[in-house]
Amino acid sequence: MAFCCVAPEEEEDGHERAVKEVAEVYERIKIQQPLLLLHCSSSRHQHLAQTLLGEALRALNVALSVMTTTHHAASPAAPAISVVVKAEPHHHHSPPAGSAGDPPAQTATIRSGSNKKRRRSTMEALSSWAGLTTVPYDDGYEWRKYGEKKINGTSYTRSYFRCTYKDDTGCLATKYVQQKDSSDPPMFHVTYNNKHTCTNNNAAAAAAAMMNKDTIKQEQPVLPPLVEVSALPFDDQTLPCQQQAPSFPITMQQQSGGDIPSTSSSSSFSGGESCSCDEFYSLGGIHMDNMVQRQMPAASAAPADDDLSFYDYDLDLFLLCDSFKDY
DNA sequence: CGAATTTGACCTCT
DNA sequence: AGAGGTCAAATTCG
Repeated sequence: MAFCCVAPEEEEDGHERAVKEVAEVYERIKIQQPLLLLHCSSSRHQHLAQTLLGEALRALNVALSVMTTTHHAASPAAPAISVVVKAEPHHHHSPPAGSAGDPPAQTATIRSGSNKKRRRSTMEALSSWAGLTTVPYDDGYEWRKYGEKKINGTSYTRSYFRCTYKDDTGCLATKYVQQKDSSDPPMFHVTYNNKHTCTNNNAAAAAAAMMNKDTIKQEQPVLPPLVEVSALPFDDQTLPCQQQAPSFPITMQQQSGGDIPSTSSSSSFSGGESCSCDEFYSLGGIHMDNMVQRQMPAASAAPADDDLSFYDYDLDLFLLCDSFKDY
């Protein structure tokens, strides 16, 4: 993805083409990822494939973010790509500082005497991410809706989701989804709080779920939703380097505008042991380098050379295909 | 019938 | 006191 100097109109054109192309590749990888995983003959293969695909998806998402951020800054009306930014949590809404594996201290702390509700304390500082997307539900995790509320100054209700596995695993991940407008497709502001600690990363299951739920039913993949980074209320000056895009996988079938459907989404991007969305949640901000460093050992430790070539071949083939059938 | 969602009440923070 | 977040009973769905 080169940004070169061309005449403004050509640049405009070329840029749009580039964005479109990257978006399409993103879609293809994302959609066909489960199939590739299913074809893996071992968990190691699966792991590597997932790592590579995850890296690719993330890189593409970042690229799109950068492209749209730099290009559309001056043209608000122009479409931009869905991005996610590290949210400097609006006021105090960043959840507790428990990292993965931490006991749900806050839940324990909270109710003195009565089993009553509590509000997140300002002391509690966990990771928080926010972003705009047209497809706020398909983010690789399963969520259960636990509330909905009309928020002051907004035209639409905000929906509250928590990890489906909260009860089983004590996973504290939550997210809020708020529709921003009634455009077509409608834009949603999604805020994630807390890391997933449920690690329900059964890659095969995830892949299978994907096959069943997303891929097959997905008749027409949607291009990454378009968004203006600068529209985010969390105006982080360090962008775009912090746009590591927990990448809402952006292919969920378009919801009809208006209501926020209360669906849970099944795994698509997250899966695997090394590339869950958790990695992207902030914890003060994990940056690309960290990701690469973290994942390289896993990748290099896994398969032998011939295995790698297998993947090279497979992935190439995979990427060249336009559909499952082709593949 | 169990699981998921809805919705009004309740709690905490500002 | 108002706003935002969560709980949990009631309702709906598969």
